[in-house]
Amino acid sequence: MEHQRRSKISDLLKSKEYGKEVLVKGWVRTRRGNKNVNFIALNDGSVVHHIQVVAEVANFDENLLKLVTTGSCLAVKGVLVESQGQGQNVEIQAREIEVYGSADAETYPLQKKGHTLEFLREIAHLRPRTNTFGAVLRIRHAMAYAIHKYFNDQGFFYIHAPIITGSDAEGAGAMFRVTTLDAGNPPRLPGGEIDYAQDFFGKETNLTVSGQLEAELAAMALSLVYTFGPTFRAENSNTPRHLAEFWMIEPEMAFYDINDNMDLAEEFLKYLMQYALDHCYDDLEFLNKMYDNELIDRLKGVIGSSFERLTYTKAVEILMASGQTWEYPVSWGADLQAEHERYLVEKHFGKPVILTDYPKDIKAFYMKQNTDGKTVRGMDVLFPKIGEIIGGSQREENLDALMNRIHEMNIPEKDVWWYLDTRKFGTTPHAGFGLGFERLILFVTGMANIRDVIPFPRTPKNAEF
RNA sequence: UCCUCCUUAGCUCAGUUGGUUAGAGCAUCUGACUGUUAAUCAGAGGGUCGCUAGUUCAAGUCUAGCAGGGGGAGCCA
Repeated sequence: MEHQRRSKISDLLKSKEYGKEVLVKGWVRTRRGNKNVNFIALNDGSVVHHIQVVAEVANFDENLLKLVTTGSCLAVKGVLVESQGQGQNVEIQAREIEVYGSADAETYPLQKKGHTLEFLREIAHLRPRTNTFGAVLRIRHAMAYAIHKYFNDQGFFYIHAPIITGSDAEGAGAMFRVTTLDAGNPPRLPGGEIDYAQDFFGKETNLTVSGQLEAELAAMALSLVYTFGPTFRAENSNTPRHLAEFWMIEPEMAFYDINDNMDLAEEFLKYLMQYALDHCYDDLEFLNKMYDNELIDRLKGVIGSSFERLTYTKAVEILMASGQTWEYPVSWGADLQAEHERYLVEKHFGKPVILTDYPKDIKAFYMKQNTDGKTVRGMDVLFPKIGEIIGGSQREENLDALMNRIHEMNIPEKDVWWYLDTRKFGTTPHAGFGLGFERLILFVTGMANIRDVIPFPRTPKNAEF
């Protein structure tokens, strides 16, 4: 039966070519029936829905049908017909069934009944075969594609930032060391310290925590650029919003100020929400029904809203005047806590919020300093349910001002000489932001735990698979 | 890392003031059933109660430590 072309189930479910001979291949979700007829729900991952294969028992070897278990993989040749039963429009009257691989029913861990997400995490190698993870992975793909499409259409260039970095200057968190030295017996200097001169790169190296500094270098030549790659944080964070390995999108734009930056962030996010609604509606509907009844409304809400923009100082005033009691007190100069951000987004404004002009002492060295001497042109985009989805800023383009901050924050100049060169040679105002890809997927899928929106999550004490 | 909760059959969970042989639903297996929709009906098999110590005549149940997991917090994206 190999000469015929395989039809995707997504296409067949939309087809009206009744009577046509078709070939489908996929994995069995359930088989049920009686001594006369079997119904096989087959899924090939092209769409969340299954196609129903109808097998008249008399037409098949009994031993063959026994191999058609939940989880087994089949090729089915048959005729596409209008369904006689309720629940589906089309089905396949099977003529030939080939079992590529059966799945032992006693030991196959996935049942046709639902499983908890916690259990599925323990079998992450098989969970793509569930409706939930099929939907999440298709949406994840669509968002990755939409990100590239958006930036490409806007004239941005995709920059590949290095994954191994010799700089520790991003200050974005603890790093994973990269080394080829023998951990049990590293070469040592006379004083006892490890001699990294003998390491692969001749110096200490780590996995990147951000591609931003490299993106800035490229923006100083190509004007509009973005990175989209994996980043790594060795923080001992055990929350439903953190991963040790995650993907980040970091656009960087020459000639943009903080307002241009906010405009881009807002338009970009709305584009992605709209793309999901336009291209992943079946999957969103499934997730909306199974996990989060407000998912689709929330996505539409973001698209239809105008993000509230206000300064950190104004936000502090609102919080102090709110009459709320806080676990962490609000005061100018302290970073806002999750409870404060949630109040602003979910209670006070009821829509996404962009906060700007934070105290310089709670933000990174590269942010553009305001003339008040106290604040910097940082911006955080806060979303309902997940909090900070984007963090960005206009960058400090003035060499002297940047040098001052580097000295104040004790960043070794020798580690960032190449970054400083951009301010020495042809500097210009520029801005950018970082979007955590998995945080975006959390929001778009309505899933509650970030471990369920990446195929193989890396978290403290867990690097299985 | 801090606070808190959880860990009993393949999965989801009951399990009384500590007391004989640890239960249910689903799944699996066997059988029944002429089109099912997480099919239905009948029967059967399936357990080192997370691990290690301790208290006790007796521990799934009480205590401590450890491990793993969930939720909240911090760090952040």
